[in-house]
Amino acid sequence: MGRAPCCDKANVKKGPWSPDEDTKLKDYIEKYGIGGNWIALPQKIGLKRCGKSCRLRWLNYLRPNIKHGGFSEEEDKIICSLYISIGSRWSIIAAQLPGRTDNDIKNYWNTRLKKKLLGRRKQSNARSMGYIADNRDANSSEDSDRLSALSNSAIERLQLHLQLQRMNSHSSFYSNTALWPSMHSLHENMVNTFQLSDENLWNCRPDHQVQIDTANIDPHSGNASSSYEPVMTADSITSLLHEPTKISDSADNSPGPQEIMSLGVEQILCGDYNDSQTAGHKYFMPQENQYHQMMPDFHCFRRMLEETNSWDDSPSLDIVEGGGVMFQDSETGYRNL
DNA sequence: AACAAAAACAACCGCTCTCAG
DNA sequence: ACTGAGAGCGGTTGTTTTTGT
Repeated sequence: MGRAPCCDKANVKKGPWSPDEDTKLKDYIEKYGIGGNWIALPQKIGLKRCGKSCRLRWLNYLRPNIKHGGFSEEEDKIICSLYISIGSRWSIIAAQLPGRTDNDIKNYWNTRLKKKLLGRRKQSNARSMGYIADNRDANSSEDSDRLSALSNSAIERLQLHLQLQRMNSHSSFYSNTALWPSMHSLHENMVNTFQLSDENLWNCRPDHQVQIDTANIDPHSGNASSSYEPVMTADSITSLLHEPTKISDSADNSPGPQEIMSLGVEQILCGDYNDSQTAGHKYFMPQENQYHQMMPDFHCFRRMLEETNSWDDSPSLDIVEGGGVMFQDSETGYRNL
């Protein structure tokens, strides 16, 4: 049995709002406020609309100081940076852009910005994606299910990392970094957005003894307050990258497996995800330079998926907000790889 | 000019979270 | 501690506008 509907679906109007409806809603809210109850509001003002619809209309179009269209380059950068950092948390991203709504940014991303960024490399990325698809076909349905756990959003973010890496690593039409978020601004945005400590975020000491108070991010307040407890060794992470892989993409300069392995992975952050979306999960995040090199390599994720096969119960694994790969072990809470 | 396809925009749906009772 | 109503969010769908043929 499902939840009771918030309104009588048969008697509410759907579709575009008329100027008259807009006026009624705007006038009322400006006079009396929403009164803390969106559900009751349409009845009060004689609108045959669902309360949720009224809320959306007000928040996205009628409230003061809303900007529409005409996204600036600076806004593009911020959206891109934050999307790579935290994924599709549109409300958090919108909070960084005064006058913009989550819906607006979401639409802008899906219809324009994403294509602007990812559409340029369809061919080479298609080859990389093909690697995943091929392995889905070749492996068991269980593996296939796990691979499916890599969300579209995560894959997009991987592609963006590829894109940014290429732009930063060689001169080309795409290498005009003024148009794209450099790692510095990305880093800066993460720090600003989540009030992360700059020192703590990237400068985790190689001895893995450092405790970092940055994890528990409240999407509304932006406060971050729990602790990271690094649990991985450099060797354990390097071992993830041990196998040769098929996806070295020399045509577009993405790093091959040997290149990645030669980087070494010395400094890894690990910790709990304590926010409401990811409670109980663990993740690790390579340091900045390794992060850039590792994220584009799907082999890394495949290897980790294989690792999870030996886990009991049903550990989950995903690319996560903030970067890195998240995994869950129902028994111990985390697992050293 | 007419039509189709693609892009852009607006709104809805269903889920989770929060918090008062 | 539990429950349920309302708020908020992100994904998706529907509609309109623009562009290409």
